[in-house]
Amino acid sequence: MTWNTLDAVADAPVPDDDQLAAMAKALAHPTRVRIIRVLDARETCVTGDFVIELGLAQSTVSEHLRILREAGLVQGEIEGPRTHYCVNRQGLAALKAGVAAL
Amino acid sequence: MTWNTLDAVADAPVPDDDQLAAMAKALAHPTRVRIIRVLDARETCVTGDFVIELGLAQSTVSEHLRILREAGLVQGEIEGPRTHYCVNRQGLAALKAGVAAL
DNA sequence: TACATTCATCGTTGTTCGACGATTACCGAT
DNA sequence: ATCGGTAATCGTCGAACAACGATGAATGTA
Repeated sequence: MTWNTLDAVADAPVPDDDQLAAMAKALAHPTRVRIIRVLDARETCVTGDFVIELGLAQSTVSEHLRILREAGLVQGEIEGPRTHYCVNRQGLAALKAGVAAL
Repeated sequence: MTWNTLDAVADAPVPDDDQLAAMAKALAHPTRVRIIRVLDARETCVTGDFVIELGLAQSTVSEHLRILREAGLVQGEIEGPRTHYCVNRQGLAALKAGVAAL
């Protein structure tokens, strides 16, 4: 099972003001930038990996992941008792396109 | 007279997590995205122009401009009784570089 | 079946944001 | 010296955010 992301960002290469602001907001926290970076380096991570790596409470990490997920920057897939996360290439591309267009 | 921006972003082409998060935060509001876009189209604007264009209170606009200024994305220069704003190319470039590097 | 793991969600608390009106500061002209 | 226009700053208030512990659902194992 995979979570749904904002449809709008999923297939819109160039986001409008609201969408770009929303994605920027998702990135507007050092921890979440860090998550993206870690994810990019490691290809895929389980929630618990981030908890160790970041030194934050499990619920806090889960919350950050939710925010990134709902912004369409990250994708989570439940596998057994744990959840594997990876970068949402589409969403990240949309963000890059949006920022680059400024 | 010109305002000071965060020195760090002024001469750092590739921002670290905190800096990138800070810049993303500055962009994390539709109004501020809009301001950047308007500024890019018109080259330079006075505060009052934004007040009309955005339909927000003068103090609100001034606040958004302050946030963009302190993030190093925009530059303000007082000329007589009014303030001219323009895009801070360095800061914006840093943001673009940071996002592109994700 | 019972138990341990893993993680999302809920409820709480303190902090920060967003918008506004009012105030203050600064200039240019009268 | 005073007045009108322009814009930053201050104070307030409600909304949203960040972090956490506790709870609960799902899965895999003894």
